[in-house]
Amino acid sequence: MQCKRNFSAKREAIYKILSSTDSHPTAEWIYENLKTQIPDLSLGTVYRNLSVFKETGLVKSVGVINGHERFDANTFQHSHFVCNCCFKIIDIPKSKTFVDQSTINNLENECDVHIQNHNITFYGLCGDCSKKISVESEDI
Amino acid sequence: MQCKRNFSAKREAIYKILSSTDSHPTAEWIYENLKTQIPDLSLGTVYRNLSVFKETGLVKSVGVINGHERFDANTFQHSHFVCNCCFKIIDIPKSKTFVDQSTINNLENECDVHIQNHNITFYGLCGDCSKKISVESEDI
DNA sequence: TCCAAAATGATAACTGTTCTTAATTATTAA
DNA sequence: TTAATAATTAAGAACAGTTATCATTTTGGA
Repeated sequence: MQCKRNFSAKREAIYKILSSTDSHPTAEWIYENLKTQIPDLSLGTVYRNLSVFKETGLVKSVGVINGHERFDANTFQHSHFVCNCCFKIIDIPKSKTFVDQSTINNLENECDVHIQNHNITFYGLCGDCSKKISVESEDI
Repeated sequence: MQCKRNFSAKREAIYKILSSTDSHPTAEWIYENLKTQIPDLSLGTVYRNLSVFKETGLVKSVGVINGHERFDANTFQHSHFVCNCCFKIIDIPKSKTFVDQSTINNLENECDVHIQNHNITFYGLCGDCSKKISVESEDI
């Protein structure tokens, strides 16, 4: 990010919409949702700024889910649940810590690696999809 | 997999090379490494069979690392370390269990989800890359 | 106001993966 | 064995998400 003081208007809008949602959106979603307010926004700008945010640590990638990279402006260490059906991503309450520092230290020695961060992702069916699937199976 | 009895020769070769390495390779790597033995192998066949293996649970995806999906024939629940520099993937000794069943049950209730599986990935620098980077900084 | 650096829109290019199609191979049934 | 059927394949086109290019515009400081 070479912009020294402030974000450009578009950069700010991209960060703002990302940090105001907990849906862990894709670049495309951000683009579509800003397009109404900023008609001359380009998808390339969204991608470009997301890269900038990732580099500076302002935004984290949740990973590539079903072919789309998902982003999160909440950079606190926390875990995610991913629905295998609708690909919704839900935050796991941040109180949950699964791996403590001493475990990480042990792992570093044992595996000869330097660990910078880690993430835990749970996969399964969200409440909505569970219901839908049980209704479908009644229909048969 | 509609083939009822045995794997076809190529399908078998793909599974064999994947289960004989712990490098968590890409489809491309499998293709390149089989090409010498099976000159008429096609990359599409590798992708197709990896999909078949994933569907039947014979093979798991480690996820998309640096734009390439990585595969693992070791389907036991285990964790991975990913090097942020060379993208090597190392298995974490399987004795390590970070999330127990009662924790999962609690999470399911708390978040209204049905958890099917989970994975833990550590990111950082592998031993080799750590050394390389410290040598580079000496040079400056 | 002027200038250099940064950011942008439009779109082409790239890349990993999936799909299509015609051909080949394996399996089944008679 | 032979014919019918099903599964698998190679080759390459198609696809989709993302990145790169480049001319233009915007920005912030002198």
